[in-house]
Amino acid sequence: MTSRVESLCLEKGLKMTGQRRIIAKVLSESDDHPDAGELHRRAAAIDSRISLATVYRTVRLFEEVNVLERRDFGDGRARYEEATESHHDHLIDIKTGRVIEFQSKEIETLQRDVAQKLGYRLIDHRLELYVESISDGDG
Amino acid sequence: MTSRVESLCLEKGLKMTGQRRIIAKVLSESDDHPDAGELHRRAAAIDSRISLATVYRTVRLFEEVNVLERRDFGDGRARYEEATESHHDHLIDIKTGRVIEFQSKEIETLQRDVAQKLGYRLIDHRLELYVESISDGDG
DNA sequence: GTAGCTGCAAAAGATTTGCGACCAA
DNA sequence: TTGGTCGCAAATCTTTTGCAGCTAC
Repeated sequence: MTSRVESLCLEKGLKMTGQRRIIAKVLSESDDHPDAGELHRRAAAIDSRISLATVYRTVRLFEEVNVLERRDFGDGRARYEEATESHHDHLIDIKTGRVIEFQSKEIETLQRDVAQKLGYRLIDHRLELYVESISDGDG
Repeated sequence: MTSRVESLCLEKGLKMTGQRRIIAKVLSESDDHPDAGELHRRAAAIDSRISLATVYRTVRLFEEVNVLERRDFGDGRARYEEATESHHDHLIDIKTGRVIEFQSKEIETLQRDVAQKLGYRLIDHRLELYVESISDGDG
């Protein structure tokens, strides 16, 4: 009944409207990286009275309270995913568009080192690997 | 007289118009990461007859022939810089917006390993470090 | 010459916002 | 009750494009 994302929102003290509950549910059930239009489509399938403007307002709100993470894979629109405790990065198959999540403690350590060497403290980072399947290459 | 970027364009066999020569010059003299509007402003300072549409068409052309690299720092507009032989990544000071370029062979090796472990060949990547100066922190 | 380039202004696509009606706490 | 939220449509912002005239090769 109460979705994972909705619980998070309640913890943060957000007022939960019908629309927000639906968007929270859609996000909880998505394990891909939908954009605003796709979220709207999925939400509208549950309740067609929901507007795209509300989707935009809601994802912005959810992002501000760290319930949601905004991603930008360089195709001109933002994509969203549930925030996770453990950070992860993305590997994007340029042929199929498939997105795989991964973690690398080694890379993160090196990032911190690079920042420190230049006199900075690492606050956040973005890493995307654009790849091609080894089996369907030009070999 | 002939800018670095213009030489590159000639090597690639591009037809060089007055507008392209000016944009090439602006790019050659820029060591930051200007967006299309900023390029237009700098180009228009040399010859005010240049249009924003031409700037967009030109950066797209230059990018296609690998004279220019398009960057996306997540603020909704693309930024451009001269293509370099050696790859580099970016460190962005979130307080000042200053962008510093860096290289890390170690990180790139690890990226290749990550992709390979998941069954992919690394084609390209994007890495940005968002940082804060150590001296003006919250300490 | 002519294929390709340019400026202008309109179009397109993503996202934001003003406003009056509506609803959760 | 009432401040926050919603839907709608219009506005914004970045980037692209149709068209008629112009220019490099």
